[in-house]
Amino acid sequence: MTDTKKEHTRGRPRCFDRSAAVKTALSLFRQKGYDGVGVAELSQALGIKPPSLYAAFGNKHGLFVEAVRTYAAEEGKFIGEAVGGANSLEEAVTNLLIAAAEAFCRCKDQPGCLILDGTRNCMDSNARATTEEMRQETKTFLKKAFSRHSSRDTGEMADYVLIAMTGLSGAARQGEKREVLLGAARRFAAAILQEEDSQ
Amino acid sequence: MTDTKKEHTRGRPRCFDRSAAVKTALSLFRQKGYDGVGVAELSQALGIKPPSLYAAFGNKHGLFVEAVRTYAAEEGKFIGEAVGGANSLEEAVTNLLIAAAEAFCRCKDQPGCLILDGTRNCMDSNARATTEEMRQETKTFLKKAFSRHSSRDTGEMADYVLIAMTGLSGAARQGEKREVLLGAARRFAAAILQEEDSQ
DNA sequence: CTTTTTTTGTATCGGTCACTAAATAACTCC
DNA sequence: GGAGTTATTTAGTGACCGATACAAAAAAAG
Repeated sequence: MTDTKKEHTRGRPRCFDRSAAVKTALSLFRQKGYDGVGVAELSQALGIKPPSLYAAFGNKHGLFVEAVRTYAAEEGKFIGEAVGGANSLEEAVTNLLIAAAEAFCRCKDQPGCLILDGTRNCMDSNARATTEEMRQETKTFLKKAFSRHSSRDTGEMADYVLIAMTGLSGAARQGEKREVLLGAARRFAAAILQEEDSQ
Repeated sequence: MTDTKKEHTRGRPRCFDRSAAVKTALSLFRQKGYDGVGVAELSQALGIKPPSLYAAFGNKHGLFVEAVRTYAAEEGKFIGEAVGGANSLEEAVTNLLIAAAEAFCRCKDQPGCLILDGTRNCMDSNARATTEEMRQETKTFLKKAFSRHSSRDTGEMADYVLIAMTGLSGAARQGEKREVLLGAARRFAAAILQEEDSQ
């Protein structure tokens, strides 16, 4: 209602590209997790000094929130695509898990999922809440999407898929190769394919 | 070959129970992960001062190594039991995954698996190497155990089971309830049950 | 121009990290 | 007893953590 985007009417203009800074920060968070990246490291990677970072994003967590939103909007597209283009629950789950396995090992310097693993063992409760909120949103989305294809309890199906994705993300972070992840994803999906009470 | 256990022949005797200290440290590491527990916190929980900890264990990583060994010897027994008592590959996998789901949510204040999640996003490469070494040993053990029941490539089966367990551990750490974990474990096992070329 | 607003860099804050030098305390051996 | 050995404590190291006070710099508004 007030000002969603400051148009910079007066005062010294910002010396760095704000959205590019978010993407750089996102890359670092994906590599090392929230606790693994320091404000000093972030500032240096962004080519600015810590006070500029705090002026632009409030604090480290504020920058993380924007990075997570960018991540969900860009790297998370495969979720909607895999589920939306499916004609059955089994196809949706299969597409999703295979796409997740592919996505989690695409960038080899930052494997796994930021939402599922970016704040694991993290001491900052705000950062954990940020990823957990996104995880719950994903679960809700999957539950609704699955319900288009089935009258079953799609909540437990969403739980299952997210736990499988957690395994794939964790394995990717451990360095497991693409073929191994894909093999596991196919087995995870096969467990659903054999269930026959789909409609 | 030299001295595996110092019998304390001379000098001031230790004022604390060394193996009890390892168990206390293990509990903290399970709760917070390696990076989440500090030497000061460990010392206070053990009722000693940091120099006593360093005198007894060398450094934080030395204490972690002993904690991991204790964990593997006690909390990891279910792996051998689940696999050893099985009469088929399918039964071994099913027993193992269900037992893992139970184990990962048994202690509600320290859910998940120390080996699989204790050093995630950890900055200490030695600590990561310690858990990764244990993970590889487990994979090798499972591969051999599975090969007693199948002529298939049991290496990829061990990979699959470990990735599934990684998902269960991560979900347990996120606070997923026992029933959810057990449901996912049954589905993970069902994917193997349907594969028919077991023997 | 001056005033106002916003961003910038310099320098630093208090706190925590893993770790340790040095002195003392408690034990065995002689 | 004294000598030797080991564990203990006190006190503190330098490095890093997230976050900031302050003033100079750079823009728009009057």
